[in-house]
Amino acid sequence: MGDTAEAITLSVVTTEPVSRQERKQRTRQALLDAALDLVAERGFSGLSLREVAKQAGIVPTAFYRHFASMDELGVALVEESMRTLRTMIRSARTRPSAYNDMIRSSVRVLREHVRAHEDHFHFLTRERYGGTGPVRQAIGFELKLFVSELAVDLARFDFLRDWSTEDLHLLADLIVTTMLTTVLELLETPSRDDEIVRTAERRLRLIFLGVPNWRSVP
Amino acid sequence: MGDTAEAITLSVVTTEPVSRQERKQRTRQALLDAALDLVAERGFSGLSLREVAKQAGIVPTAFYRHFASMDELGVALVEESMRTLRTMIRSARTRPSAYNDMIRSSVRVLREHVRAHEDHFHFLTRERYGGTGPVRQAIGFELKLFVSELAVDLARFDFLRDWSTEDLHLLADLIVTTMLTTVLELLETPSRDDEIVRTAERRLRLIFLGVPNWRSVP
DNA sequence: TGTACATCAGTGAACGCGCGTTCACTGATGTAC
DNA sequence: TGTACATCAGTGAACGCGCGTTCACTGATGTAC
Repeated sequence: MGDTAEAITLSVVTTEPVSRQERKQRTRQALLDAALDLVAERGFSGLSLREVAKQAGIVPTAFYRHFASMDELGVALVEESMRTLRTMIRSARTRPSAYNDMIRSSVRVLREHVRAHEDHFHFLTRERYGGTGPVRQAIGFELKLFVSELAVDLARFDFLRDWSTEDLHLLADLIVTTMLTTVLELLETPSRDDEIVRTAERRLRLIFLGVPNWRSVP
Repeated sequence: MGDTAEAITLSVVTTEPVSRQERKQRTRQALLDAALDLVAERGFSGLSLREVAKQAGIVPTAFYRHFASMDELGVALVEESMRTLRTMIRSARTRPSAYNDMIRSSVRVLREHVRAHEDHFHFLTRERYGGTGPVRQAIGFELKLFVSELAVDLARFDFLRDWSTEDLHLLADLIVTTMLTTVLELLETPSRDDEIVRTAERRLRLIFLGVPNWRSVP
């Protein structure tokens, strides 16, 4: 009977086992979430260790149980945000179709993911240009990787079969830049999604219209 | 004799008259230069009033003789940088030619101006996305104005005569975004100007190649 | 031209505050027997 | 299962520091007569 009562109490107070490392992981995530929450207003370089800890519900000194410095937390934030970006890219890639549909579905996927993870995209776009040190570098590196992957994807299309690697890279670069602009517009303007999506589609359409006329002259 | 000696001394010690307001103006400019110098490393929000004053060679409290706050200095910095941007736009505009030459000469003007005023462009591009408050807004506003002006310029070309205002705006938008990307590349990479310029030209060429095929379908 | 007074850019002491970081600690969770 | 000890996430006091801002001041430049 005593045992049963204890078990019930346990299952009520703590719905899960909550091991020590599980708790630690949760606090770590709370720190990441806190930083992501605060970063939108003043940029990552404007955050202080103390306010992030406060927002996460721990004392400043406990911060060091999870990260050696704010910069280390920043890099973790890049990794987390990049995971979101890669998820998006993967779901955009697994929809092969004619290129007009491709533009539509790609932009749609972009909008959905940006809206579902605004904070991640906010962090990435903001720190891409305004950030400093390791955070900025990490983002730049991932974006370049993204461009290269897109170039490979583009090579699969019939109408781009005989394009050189360099030209495909140029096209991919232009597309990614345009997509980034769209992300910034989505983040800056809370409503008017349809309008932004339509403009994004038109931009991409104009870019692809140049493709048949392209001749790679150095 | 005494008068002559005095006059000579004056002309040696102080090469110019240096009125009080002239000195003030110089200190103000020293503050702007100091901020522009420091901002490249850590972004405007990372600057402190004290270090800007120190860099300018005055005591922190004297800062208030020129600006009420760092934000006010920031806005002055936007104005100064925008003056550089407008100068560039004007010199790009006064070279009417065929559109292939136009691409070349525009990109060349861009490179020259970016290299001649790296700090201004650094400030503008960085604060465009990473900045906060009035600084960011001021830059966004000017860029939109720039896009509209470019759209008007584009309308003068024969091959764009029958394009709608909306379509011209789309094209101008795409061009400005591409130019901004080029500015960022120039600032991030100290050497390799020729390569960046070539890529920029190819991007713009690809965009313009789509123009003859464009049909404005909503 | 010379004198007496006004202006005001720049000075230097002082303030209270939030910062990052150190340190010894607490007490719940985990482990060995 | 019960006990004794180890681990370690989180605590709280304390530190020295640079911050923005206030205030009374200094002394060179400017102005009135």
